[in-house]
Amino acid sequence: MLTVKFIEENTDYVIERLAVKRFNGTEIIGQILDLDKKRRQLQNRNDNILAEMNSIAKEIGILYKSGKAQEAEAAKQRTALLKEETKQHSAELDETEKQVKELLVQVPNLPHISVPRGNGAEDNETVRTGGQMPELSADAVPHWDLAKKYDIIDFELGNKITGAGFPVYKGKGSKLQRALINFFLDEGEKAGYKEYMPPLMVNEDSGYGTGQLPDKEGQMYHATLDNYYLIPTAEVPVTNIWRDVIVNASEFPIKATAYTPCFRREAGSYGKDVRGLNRLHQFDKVEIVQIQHPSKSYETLEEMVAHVEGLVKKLELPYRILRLCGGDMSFTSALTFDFEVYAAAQQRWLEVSSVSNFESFQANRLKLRYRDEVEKKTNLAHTLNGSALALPRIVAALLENNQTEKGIKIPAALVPYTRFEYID
RNA sequence: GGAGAGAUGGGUGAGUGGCUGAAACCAACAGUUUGCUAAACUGUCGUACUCGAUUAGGGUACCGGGGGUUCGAAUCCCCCUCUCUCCGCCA
Repeated sequence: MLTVKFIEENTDYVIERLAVKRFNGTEIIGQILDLDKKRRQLQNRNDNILAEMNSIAKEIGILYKSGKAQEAEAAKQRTALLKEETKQHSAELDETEKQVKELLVQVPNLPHISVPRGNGAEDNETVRTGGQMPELSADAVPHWDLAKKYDIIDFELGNKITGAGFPVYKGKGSKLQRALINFFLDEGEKAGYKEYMPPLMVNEDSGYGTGQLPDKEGQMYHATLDNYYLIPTAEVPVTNIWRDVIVNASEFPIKATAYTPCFRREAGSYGKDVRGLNRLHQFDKVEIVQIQHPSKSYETLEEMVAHVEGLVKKLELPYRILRLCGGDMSFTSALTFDFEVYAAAQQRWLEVSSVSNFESFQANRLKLRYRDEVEKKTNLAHTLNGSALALPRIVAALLENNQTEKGIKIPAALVPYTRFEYID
């Protein structure tokens, strides 16, 4: 959520940057500014009445104490009118505040100056590519066939127990999951991230804090009896650790990592996108989160991209890094780099990580502030996060790219974790 | 799930209708003093909105959350959430 103050001071700039995200802000920004002006006037008027009431109430107390009951009664009469008036004004003020907020949450974050214009995925900018494209034999097969061949992931069994998109990992398939999780967490720890193990269900406040509510409510599983939501990513519980918190600037950067399963309803997905491990309702992911001083958040973004790049390199996967264009960026992000790995049998690039700087957009909702050591004022912090990494598509690429006659070859960096070199 | 007790500022904790935005102590910050450290002393020390010149200085709201009673509520009443104790159930 942008702040009204920022919009007011940079109106033209805001409208111009929103256009890069293909969002026409002219009308809504005007409405916000008008309503906020009205809000200020209402508050001013109401505060004055409240101040008068407070002072009369004080007088009445003194009058009673000094035995002037009649004068006190007279003063009471005066407040009756004021009370009626303030009731109306308060209601109007609340309503106006609500309207401002309703409009404000509809405005996306401003894209960073480096974000290319564009409409969709085809306009994303490839920053760099790395890794070796594998050369597969003619009889190479996609990962869903390999999963069956080696009996390591059972999609049908998942269908029976739960439903589509909830696979059962078996034997070495299951051990591979554990190995990847531990590998990712260890790498995160080496890079200075503190490990957290958060709840997998969150309350409504947390959903609002990171912006899943109210917009993406339909994407989360909702336990209605207790009004809890299954997390779609560890970003939600981890970032909400700092909801309503004022940190000291000296604590920056705050670095957190967490492994959690993630639950997504993925309403509206279909076709080859959801085949095998390509898109699941439950999957495992290690997330990294940083909270940083606004002046340093872009350095931090680079650092996080480098961290994720290190992971895919160690896994020896062919990858590319994309700078998302305005049209393909998420609502909340100011700058996003996507990581894709190449799954050679499907001959498709699969997104495995998305690393973003949200600047103060998320922090404003979370009320996550820091105290400036010089000015002693509170300011909104910057938040960043990224997947490091999401498992299923990594597994898909590993299976497809590393298929050999001897079985699936495990990359060297992972062998200490799997304690086997081949899935056979 | 049942019964009872409770929720106050960064922490401990006082406060049962006006003199309380909130005592006291601790922590933190700034300064004074001692050769350094330590100690002592002095001062500062919640958040948000708002008026004002992004000054000085005012105003309003907030004592778990929401509503009510009253001229006036941290204090009284109702609902909700959470914590603790006992009972029940249980990995």
